[in-house]
Amino acid sequence: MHPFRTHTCGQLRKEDVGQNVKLSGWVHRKRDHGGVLFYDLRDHYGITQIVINPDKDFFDEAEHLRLESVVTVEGAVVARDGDTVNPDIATGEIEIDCQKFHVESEADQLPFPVNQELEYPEDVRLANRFLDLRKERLHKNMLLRSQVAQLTRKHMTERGFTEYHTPILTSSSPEGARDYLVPSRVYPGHFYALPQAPQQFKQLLMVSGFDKYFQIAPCFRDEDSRADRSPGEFYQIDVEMSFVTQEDLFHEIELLTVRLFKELSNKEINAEQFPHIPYRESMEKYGNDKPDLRFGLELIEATDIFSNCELKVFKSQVESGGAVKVIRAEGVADQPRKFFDDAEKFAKNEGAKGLAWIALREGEWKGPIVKFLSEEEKAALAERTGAVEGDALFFGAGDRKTTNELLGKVRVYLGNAIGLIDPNKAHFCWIVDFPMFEYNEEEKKVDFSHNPFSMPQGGLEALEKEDPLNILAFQYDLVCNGVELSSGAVRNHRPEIMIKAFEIAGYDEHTVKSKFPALWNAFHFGAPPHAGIAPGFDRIVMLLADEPNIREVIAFPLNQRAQDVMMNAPSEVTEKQLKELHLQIKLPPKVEV
RNA sequence: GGGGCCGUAGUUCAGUUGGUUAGAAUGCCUGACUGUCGAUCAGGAGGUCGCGAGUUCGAGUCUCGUCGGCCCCGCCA
Repeated sequence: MHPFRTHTCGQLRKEDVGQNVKLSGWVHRKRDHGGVLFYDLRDHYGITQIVINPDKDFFDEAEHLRLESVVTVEGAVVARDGDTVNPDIATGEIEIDCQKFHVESEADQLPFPVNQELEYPEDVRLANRFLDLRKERLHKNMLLRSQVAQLTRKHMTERGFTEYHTPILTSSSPEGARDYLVPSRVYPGHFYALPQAPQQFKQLLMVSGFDKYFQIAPCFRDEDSRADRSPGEFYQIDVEMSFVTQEDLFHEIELLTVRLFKELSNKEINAEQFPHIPYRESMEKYGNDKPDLRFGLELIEATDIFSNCELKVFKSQVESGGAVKVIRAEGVADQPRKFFDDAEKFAKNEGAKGLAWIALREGEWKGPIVKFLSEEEKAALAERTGAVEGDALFFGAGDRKTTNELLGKVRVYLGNAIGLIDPNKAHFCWIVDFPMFEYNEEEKKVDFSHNPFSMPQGGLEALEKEDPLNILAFQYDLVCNGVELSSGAVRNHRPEIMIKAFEIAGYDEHTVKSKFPALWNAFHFGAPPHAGIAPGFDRIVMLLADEPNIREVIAFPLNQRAQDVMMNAPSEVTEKQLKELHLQIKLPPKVEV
């Protein structure tokens, strides 16, 4: 017989009754009746009940063994009687009559229980990640993560893509986030950088003639974390294709995304071909470039309605070139006053001066600003918004950009507060037509708004003739449920267009050559038109798993301050290591108290 | 770098206008119990109320500072 097991803890059924079996696993739970002791023995595959009778010489040891100890048991598979069957577990019709019992590894007192899904402080969880990962929630998330990777590889390969590896030790990139640097021993004072993304390598692979690239690629960025942004490192499903249009690429990504969500979740998808929303429309309708399309509450233009309004805050904004926007929330007019006060509190917390509102209730328009509105304005509002008895309107007024962004946040707040957000939906869209350039207020100059490698719409001609701030790029984002899943672009593979684009952003030809020498050179020897995208792998798993925080789908994440409290990283290194790397540590001066 | 919220038993939390010996649940330890499946029952241990200073006759509670955690802004081509 195998020293550890003949079966797993999730395997045995009624048909196995009578067999002598051996199981190994963790003591998940104990029920001690003095005269009989039940163990729930758990492994990766499931839970099986072990029955230990007091005539056994190991009874006392088994009775006092702590939960989460690892044991090996041997005995006969026995059928359970009618009312002792446990329908909640797959092995609930049988149990093991334990004849032999061996403790493989004893557990100390646990920092938190493994057999229940309660909330525990994250620092304690992270310091004991190996225990946390035993729990059902994280264990399931890791399996799901593996399935996402597996299905992605299967699907992409079936679609004719090839997976490549690109370097981890590479050069520091001149744009973007801060790099993680790795000192060179051989070249004193020189550093490698960990890639922020394999951006240039995948484009070079296209120039190398490989046509369809993908990689589940590790990316490293030294930036502060967010709930949906892992500090330090994360993975992207990196994709690049030659001789394709933006639409061709969208089609490929739609196929992959729809398959992942259909096979690995029960979520209702809005469409197999995702709607396209131009960037500017998204900003006007949703107040951001990552709209949650699971609910309405769009921002409605009302600036023109209030051009001559008695309400000074509205009128003055209109006169100074600002905007008034309104959100119609259906059926909330009879919410208590607190609902409206809380919404205003939220808006103020986000930097608004206030949040005007009107409730259409009992045949009247009610709310603090109603008395300033004329009958014509009310009529225009009713027509524009479609508001009827029972609805409420929320107003934002001010500088157009700020107002859109603020009401965008109010929109999501209201969606949550009213309960319009269905977690069982996955609603996707493409945000397209991002501006190529934007005005940098701080430096008083025109800058690239996204990726400098994007192809401007209209090509060289547009760059030469149009106002840079009106030029759009073949730059797009994939958005799901208010989460930016991915960013991509049709690349600029024409050196002369690159030069012109960089010139507009204030860089000369020399800068382009010296900043991106590899791409610059490569594009002079026959470069195919190509386009790509890089969906965030961890974020997809997050959405599929319904997890609010990206750390819940990463086996060993860094904490918010980019530390690994379990492995003690980052940590100091020895003098010898520093010397070999020609490094000297100069700590920042301590702040005097 | 900035803002918000939070720090009370191993853990999750309660703790009144500042007032006697800081509570509950769960976990832990001991004991009882032959059919449970979050077993049950009885008993016990477990706290520098994050840390420091201040106000006060008296601080878990009020004030200031500080440290830590999470969330957000900045940042993320």
